[in-house]
Amino acid sequence: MLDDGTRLSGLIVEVEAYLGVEDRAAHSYGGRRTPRNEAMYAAPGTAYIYFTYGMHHCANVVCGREGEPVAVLLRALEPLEGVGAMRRFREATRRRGGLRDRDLASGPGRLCRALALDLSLNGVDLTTDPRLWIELDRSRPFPAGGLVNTPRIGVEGAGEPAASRLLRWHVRGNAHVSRRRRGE
DNA sequence: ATGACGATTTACT
DNA sequence: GTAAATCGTCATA
Repeated sequence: MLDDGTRLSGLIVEVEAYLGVEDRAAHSYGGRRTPRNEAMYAAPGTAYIYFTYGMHHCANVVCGREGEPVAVLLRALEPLEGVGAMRRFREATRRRGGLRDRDLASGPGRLCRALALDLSLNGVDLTTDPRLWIELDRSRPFPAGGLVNTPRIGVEGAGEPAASRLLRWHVRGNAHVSRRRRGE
């Protein structure tokens, strides 16, 4: 929700899990606890948003018990409400235009840009904050094709076995999933 | 104080 | 396909 009351929403179509102190690909690996990743140790339902590569934000939902740094990275949305506003946020950082709907939030950095998520929302309670929340839409049927389960993206540097663990899920056949790999 | 690097994206060859 | 963009964070000294 923007300050002016505009609703920006979408169906979550791609996520990855980062599992606590033993997951070498996670910011919390080895019990690392710093000002940046402090939100990972907060109560479940907390937003963990961080800045990376000098220009992008990534948004997570904390899922572990308080003190247990488990989080789910939101990697892609199928835009539903506020598509025009999302497009404006996204185009503000590109030279060339021509953005298709499927490119608005098809990646963790793109998703944050489309929803205007930044560090000001790091650590907020997703169950009470009026600006950012998650809903279960019971009127929407579960995707007919189900989910696809694969290794996570961009964690090759973490080495094995972390890099090969099947901790990424996306809606099968959904056009709004980030696509860097062939055959998905 | 310094330096290497990142849960990425974009543009260019 | 490859490389640039771009800077806060964290480990090392």
